[in-house]
Amino acid sequence: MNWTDERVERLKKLWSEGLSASQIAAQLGGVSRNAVIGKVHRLNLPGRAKAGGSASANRPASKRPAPAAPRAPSFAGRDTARPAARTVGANALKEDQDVNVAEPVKYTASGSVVVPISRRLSLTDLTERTCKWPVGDPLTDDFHFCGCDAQDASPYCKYHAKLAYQPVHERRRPAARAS
DNA sequence: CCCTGATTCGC
DNA sequence: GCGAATCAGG
Repeated sequence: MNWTDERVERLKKLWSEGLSASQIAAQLGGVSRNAVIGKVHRLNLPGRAKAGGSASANRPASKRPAPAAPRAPSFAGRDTARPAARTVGANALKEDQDVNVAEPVKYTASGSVVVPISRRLSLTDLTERTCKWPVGDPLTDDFHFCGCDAQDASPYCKYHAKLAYQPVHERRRPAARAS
């Protein structure tokens, strides 16, 4: 997978929207979060001043990592047969019969879900099981919804559920205590 | 453990 | 230029 202008633009946009590198990698597909971070730096995009971990800007050079470590072979350009991530086809999604599945969900070798790839659904394509997190500027025709598998009892997917405050329609009052 | 971004350096 | 390996941290 190479960095086409279109992909770079998408990267810039998502980064400026504050998405994490791994989320952006998921959206773009075919790249790791490291690749995204590396690209961000190469583009001289503003880093996350404070977010996440960082603060290692002053890391002493004497403690450099990676003397010369074995590397996984480069899989640039190919979505298939990546070692760390196998793709699971429509089986993983078969419950979502109302959803047009654009891309498969990815799993790590250990089987845990790593990447909810946005299905870029429009409003009318949302179902009870799709993530309703809005993406992009609503005033542009690029606006869409995440559309990933929603978490149980959540209108959002794994990632976006973390970002979302509890939606009003999901809030529950303390509920008269049964006792 | 999970995750985040930052950095280095072989390719 | 690319990105895995690694680091540093929440």
